[in-house]
Amino acid sequence: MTTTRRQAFASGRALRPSTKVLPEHARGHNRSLVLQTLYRAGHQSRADIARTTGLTRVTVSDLVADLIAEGYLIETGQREGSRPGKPAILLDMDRTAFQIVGIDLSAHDAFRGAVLDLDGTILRRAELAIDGRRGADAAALALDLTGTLLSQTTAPVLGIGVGSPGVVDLAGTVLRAPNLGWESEPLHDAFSARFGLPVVVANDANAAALAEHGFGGAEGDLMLVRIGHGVGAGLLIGGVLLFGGAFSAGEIGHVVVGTDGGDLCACGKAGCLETWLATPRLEAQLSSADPSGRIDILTEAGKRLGIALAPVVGALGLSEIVLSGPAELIGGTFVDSAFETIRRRTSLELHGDLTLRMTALGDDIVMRGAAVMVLSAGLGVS
Amino acid sequence: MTTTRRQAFASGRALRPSTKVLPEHARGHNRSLVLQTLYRAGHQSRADIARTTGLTRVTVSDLVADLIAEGYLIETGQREGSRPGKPAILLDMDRTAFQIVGIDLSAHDAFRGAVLDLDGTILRRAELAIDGRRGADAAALALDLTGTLLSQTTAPVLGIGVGSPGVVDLAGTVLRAPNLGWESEPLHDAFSARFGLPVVVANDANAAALAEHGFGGAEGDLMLVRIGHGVGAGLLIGGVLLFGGAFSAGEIGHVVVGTDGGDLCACGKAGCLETWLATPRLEAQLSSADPSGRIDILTEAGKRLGIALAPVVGALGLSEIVLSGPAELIGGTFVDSAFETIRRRTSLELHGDLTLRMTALGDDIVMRGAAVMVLSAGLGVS
DNA sequence: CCGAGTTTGTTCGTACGCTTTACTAACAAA
DNA sequence: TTTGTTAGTAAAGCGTACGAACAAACTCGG
Repeated sequence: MTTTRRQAFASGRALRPSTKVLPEHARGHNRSLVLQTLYRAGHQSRADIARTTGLTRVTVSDLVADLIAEGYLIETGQREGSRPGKPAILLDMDRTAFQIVGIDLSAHDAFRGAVLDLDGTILRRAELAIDGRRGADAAALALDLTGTLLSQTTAPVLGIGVGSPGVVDLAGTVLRAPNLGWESEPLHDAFSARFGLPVVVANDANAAALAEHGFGGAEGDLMLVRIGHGVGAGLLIGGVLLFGGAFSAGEIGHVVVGTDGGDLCACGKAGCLETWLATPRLEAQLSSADPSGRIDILTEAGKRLGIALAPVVGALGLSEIVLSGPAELIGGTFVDSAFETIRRRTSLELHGDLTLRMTALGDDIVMRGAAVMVLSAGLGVS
Repeated sequence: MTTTRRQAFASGRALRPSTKVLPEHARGHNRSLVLQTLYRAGHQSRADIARTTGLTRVTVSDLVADLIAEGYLIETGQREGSRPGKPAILLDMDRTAFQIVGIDLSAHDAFRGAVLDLDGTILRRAELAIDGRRGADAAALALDLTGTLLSQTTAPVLGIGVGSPGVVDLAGTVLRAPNLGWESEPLHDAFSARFGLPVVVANDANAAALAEHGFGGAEGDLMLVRIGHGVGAGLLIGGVLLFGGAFSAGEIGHVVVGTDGGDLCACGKAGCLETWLATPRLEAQLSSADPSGRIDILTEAGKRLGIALAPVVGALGLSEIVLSGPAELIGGTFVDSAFETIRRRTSLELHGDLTLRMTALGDDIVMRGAAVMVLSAGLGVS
């Protein structure tokens, strides 16, 4: 009743209206805040958490009590060292209390998956060859792989994360994945119905981007480019995935690069990014080239990626681009060439801080990204 | 104490942790929700608002009481028509109760400004020639223009919105605006100190993008490209501005377009987007061309814009691009050529719904965008 | 005309979340 | 032992939203 206009002005800036917010939502948010603090920093006292979150010690104690009761947190003993005052009781996430199943459906020859702990450490792996399966058969294979992994878990499962090729909507339905013959394949519902666990499904490049954010040390804005049989990207803006209209964000494989022609692509256009970068074509070119020819080929391919990305870098003010794909192809000359091309085609002064690098997460990036999705959806942690 | 894991899972998805959230923040959010509902739909009863927001009638009544007391809402009489039940008391925003000052510093010859009502209708205009002023002189001129407009307001002023060229940070400091000789010019602080009113400062293209979102009917994801003496863009993703690293998002003027050379740019590179599109160059080319030559020139310029935007469209899954600039140059052939180029250089099937059009807001777009910023910051409305 | 049914908006009591204040516990330093 | 500091808890209070119940005001059918 006594809200002043000034207060309203200040608070209006913070939140933009979409749906109603109740106090219990605030509670859930603050709960995640506590978890997040411990997830990242580890081994903090209630008072420490209160200081870093801005919540009072009382509130933190209350939230921590809940989280301990639910098994997410444990007290790990008193803080070492001699300081005045009552010694602090350290808390940490119980990183072994729950496990996550991460599934990667993006390889062209096999479905791969893993059991991970809450830190994203891979505890077990499994793999099933696709052998040309498509449609419902492919979906069944993915479910089987997941069942196998679930039977190998040794702790309650927080959820199942799936990184799928193609276009995936927010409900976890694969709208279109030509290689697997999927159209409107309701992966989320199939997994959920079969296993009765929380399930998160996303595009493989998006999952990879989340992995790089969660485990690879990337912050804020990030573009992750996956180069394999196709070329796709995932964009993270302010830590949030970008989906775009019709969930088609990141579909850069069939963007025409340059104004000097190029090979004809399966899509009908000439000079698509995939005609320059897709690994089967790169390998074919490289197999019939001498060492210096190899460098030329990789330099040219990297240059083409740079030409395609330069406008995106400029438009988004991107400062971090990460590549995922076969390191032997794109790890050296290719990356350097792409970086140099972007640098030469954009305003230098605007982003002296642009970085372009290979991911350090290797081939596990999608599975680990799938784990990040589960952590994020389940605990609000990443 | 009795929060179940299931509830936590659901709530974790909705909000991602950044800072603590208190019940009063939720209140502010719901408050904006009520305002937003009335701002858009107008003439609704408390019960109507309750239905559309999901809040209860009780809560809505409480919020409305606050907002009436503060002068934002008024009761406009009973609903017409005969229906069973107690007649509804209609509410509306008091769109004349407050005014907004919007300032556009982006034109190369003059600073322009206006007094607007809460609907974004322009009530008064003012303009001051720049006459080559730079640095502190230019800032003083902007303040004078604002002072003049403030003296012409006929209602309490909700705030001052400023659209400035160059790179603007979140604190409203113009980090770099070469044309005005500004480097780290603290516009927000200067306006705030002089007038003691809420002030919002943003890049002109960003302001324009917000105008298109607020008044031009654009939804969700939007890229607004401003073409004038320079070329810049503003990106709205999910209704939120994209800033990028070093606040450099949208700086596409000096991205090299194509792989076939181009004119040398003032920045030192060859073939920058501005060398193809900047209006002085376009006008110079057009002045010495016959009618069919004019079409060729505009077609080529549009094509270059399309070449630059195609990768951005693909990467972001953009579905709406709006152009702002001199309609006589870029309104016809140019737009068509740009659209056709993008369509030909991206995956057709992914965005049959791509639209590329001129803004309908004309030269007032930045001032009206500045008003949107004030509305958004002040009331959470847009 | 009157009662039944409907819709609106308010009042009252309740549940929840976080804060402030005040307390106890446990330590170091003088 | 005294003083001061820090950690964690308990109690009380305030703000926010909700459900239940109600009065007001209308339509409609008999």
